Amino acid sequence: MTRQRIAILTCLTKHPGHYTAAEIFALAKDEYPALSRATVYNTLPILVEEGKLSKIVSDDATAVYDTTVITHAHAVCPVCGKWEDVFVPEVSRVIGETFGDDVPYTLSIQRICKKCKK
Amino acid sequence: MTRQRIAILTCLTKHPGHYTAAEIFALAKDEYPALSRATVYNTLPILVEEGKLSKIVSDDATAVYDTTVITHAHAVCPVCGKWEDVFVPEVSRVIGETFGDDVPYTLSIQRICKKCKK
DNA sequence: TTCATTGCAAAGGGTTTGCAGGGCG
DNA sequence: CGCCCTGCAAACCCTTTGCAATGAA
Repeated sequence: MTRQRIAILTCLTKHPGHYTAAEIFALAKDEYPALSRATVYNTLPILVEEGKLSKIVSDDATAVYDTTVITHAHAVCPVCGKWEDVFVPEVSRVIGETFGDDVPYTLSIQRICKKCKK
Repeated sequence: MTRQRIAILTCLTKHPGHYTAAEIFALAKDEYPALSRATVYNTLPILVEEGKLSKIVSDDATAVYDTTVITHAHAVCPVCGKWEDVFVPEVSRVIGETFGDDVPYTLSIQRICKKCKK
C-alpha cells in the first residue's frame, strides 16, 4: 500500500461515483500532486484484481471504475453519460436462478437521468 | 447501398458471430479485396444507426458487432473471449417491469464456454 | 448530374511499456 | 537488503479525419 495507491482510493472515497482512468488521474493529483499518469494506469487494474475497485465498461467502450465492488446494475444516461448505481434484487434473483448463483454479470440500462429529463 | 456495405453485411451473414471492427475488415476483404480500413470504421456506426447491426462492448472495452439486432443477453467466456447469444425471457420481463418496456439494456454474463470447460 | 460514399495517408488520443531510481517491508 | 512500485517519456495501437476521386441513383 503506497502513498500513490492510498491517494487513488482516497479520492474515490471522497468523490463517490464512476470515473475514467483520466478522471481518476486528475482527482488523485489533488491528493498527491507528484502522482504520475502511468502509475494510475498501471495501478487501477491491480486494485481491481485485489477487489478494491470494480471496472465497468460503458456502451461507448470507455472503462470506468467504481468503489462499489459487489455486482450490481447501472443506469447510464444516454444524454450526459452519467452513471448511477441501480440495485434490482429481482434481476439478480432471475440471473442467479438461470445461470447459477454468484455468476458475474454486467447489466446496464439506458435511462435519461433526472437532470437531463428537464 | 454500395458494394462495400454489401460486402460487410454479406461476410457477417456468412460467418455469424461477434466481431471487432478489425475482424470485420479482414472478413470483408475476402468479399471485396479493395475495401479500405477507413470505410469499415466509417460504415459500421452507420449500419448500426440503420438498425442493420448492433454494437456491444465487452468487459475489456472492445466493441464488437452483431447481426442480431433485437435486444438480448450475451454469455462471454472469460477464458477464450468467445461470445454467445443468450435469450432469457424472464430477465427481459423483469427489466421491462422495473424500468419500462422497450428500455434498451445490455446484459452480459461471464460463463466459461463448453470448449474451455473441457 | 448530383451528392453521398470511398480511399489514402496522416493525425489523433488514450493506453501501455522499458528502464532507471526510490521506498516499503 | 531485496524487490516491488513509481515516474518519465517514448512507443504503440486502434480509430478518426481531411480532402480529392469515385460511383450509385
